[in-house]
Amino acid sequence: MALQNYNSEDKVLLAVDCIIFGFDGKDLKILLIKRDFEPKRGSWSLIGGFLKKEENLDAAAIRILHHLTGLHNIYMEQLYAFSKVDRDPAERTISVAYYALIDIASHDADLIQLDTAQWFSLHDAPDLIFDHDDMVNRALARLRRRALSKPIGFELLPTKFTMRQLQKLYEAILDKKLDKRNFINKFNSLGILEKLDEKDMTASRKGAFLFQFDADKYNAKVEEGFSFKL
Amino acid sequence: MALQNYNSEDKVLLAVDCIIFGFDGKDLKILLIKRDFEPKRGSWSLIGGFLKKEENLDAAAIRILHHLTGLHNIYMEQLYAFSKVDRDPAERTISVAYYALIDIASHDADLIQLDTAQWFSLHDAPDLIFDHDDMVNRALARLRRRALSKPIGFELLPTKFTMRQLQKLYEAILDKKLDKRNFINKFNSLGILEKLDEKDMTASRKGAFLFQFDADKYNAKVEEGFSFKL
DNA sequence: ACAACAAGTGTACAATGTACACATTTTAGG
DNA sequence: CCTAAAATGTGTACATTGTACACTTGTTGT
Repeated sequence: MALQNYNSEDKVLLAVDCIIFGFDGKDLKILLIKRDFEPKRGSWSLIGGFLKKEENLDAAAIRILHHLTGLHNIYMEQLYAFSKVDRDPAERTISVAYYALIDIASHDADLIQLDTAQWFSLHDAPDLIFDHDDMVNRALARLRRRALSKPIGFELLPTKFTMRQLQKLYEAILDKKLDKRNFINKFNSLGILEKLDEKDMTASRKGAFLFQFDADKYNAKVEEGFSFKL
Repeated sequence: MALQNYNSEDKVLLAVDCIIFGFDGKDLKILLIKRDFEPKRGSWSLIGGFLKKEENLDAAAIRILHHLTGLHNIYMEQLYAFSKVDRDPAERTISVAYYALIDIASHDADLIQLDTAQWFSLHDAPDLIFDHDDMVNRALARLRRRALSKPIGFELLPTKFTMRQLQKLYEAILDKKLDKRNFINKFNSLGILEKLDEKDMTASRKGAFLFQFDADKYNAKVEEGFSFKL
């Protein structure tokens, strides 16, 4: 902003890379692709692309995610701009990272077709190219904080879920065991879940009641000054 | 990342804009400059500049802050990348915002020389160009959260400060009155302040003891799993 | 010496967090 | 048909933390 004209300033490539988190009922996972082009052909990386002049970053992130995975209507949030000078050996590139949350089961159909993409548990994911490991670590830290202060966990679950699944999700995100009774009591006291009459019969003989997140009730409470704190 | 060569991709100008917060013992302020060039000559804006190819964003933010204000060794943190397509009418520009925290009194000498820059209380700051008001709002939200979870408030105070000053600072950041006894009790229970033998005699006849932030003690406690929560 | 002024200090109660164990429901299999 | 197996579902006592609240202390200018 300091100069009278912008012509003398450097222009750079602006990449968008996406950390896609998924949950399969047990583990927190990330979606990676195997690069079939140079540099670093054959290495694993996040999915990414470049910003076009006529779109903003959110739109670029949505476009890139959709183009490479077929996924629509996915929760995404801007994470951080990574700018180490030599981060991409091919050319000076700044990358703005976004993270996305999806329920793996609900999107299986879209994702099966991807033969270059693969889910990895966070524990046994391969090393990634460039600074992509930094991106994943920062995304994970953000996810952990957000999961405690915003009701974004539901993005990783089917619309209807059992309390057990919800608890397993939080255990996976926070990487620690939680107490069943305390977890359920706390969540119920928030008053943003609707208990359905349906039961999930797949995991036990007794069956477990299904719940769903009530976004209307949540928004109404937020209006009144409520804030989600787990 | 999806293409074999990068040549066909758009390049853009990457700006860095700085939200500079200061505290004068009473109000939380931001430092603004009056633009003396087009577009929007005469309007108030954040200080900013453009990323150069051979530096990363942190370095650019430091350089820009120093170049326009003379300030050194200032706490800065990357905030967010703003990318609305028409945000800068002159040219397609993405801006990565940083926010900085400084103690106004300690840096008076550096800042007096700036005749185009001026401190404004958040309450009566003018409208800013482009999306700079969005930037300030987002920075303020970040500052509020950070002030409760990291000991960054000290960046806005002199090295030695009274409990009263510290409380006033938090009241300014959070924009609400706090209870004196509860505030002091809570802060002392953190065990990261050192009480000095000196008193500040400027604000009362009795005088108020000075304290300073003990970064070593803080870091040691963090190692042991402590985390600052106000 | 006393009035004025900010500094400094503790307690009772409420709200929240945490640890913890057993009864219930259903069906697969003998 | 009866029983065993497996996961669901539920409450309480205690500890910790948060919150509301008022008076005494120390100093100096008049």
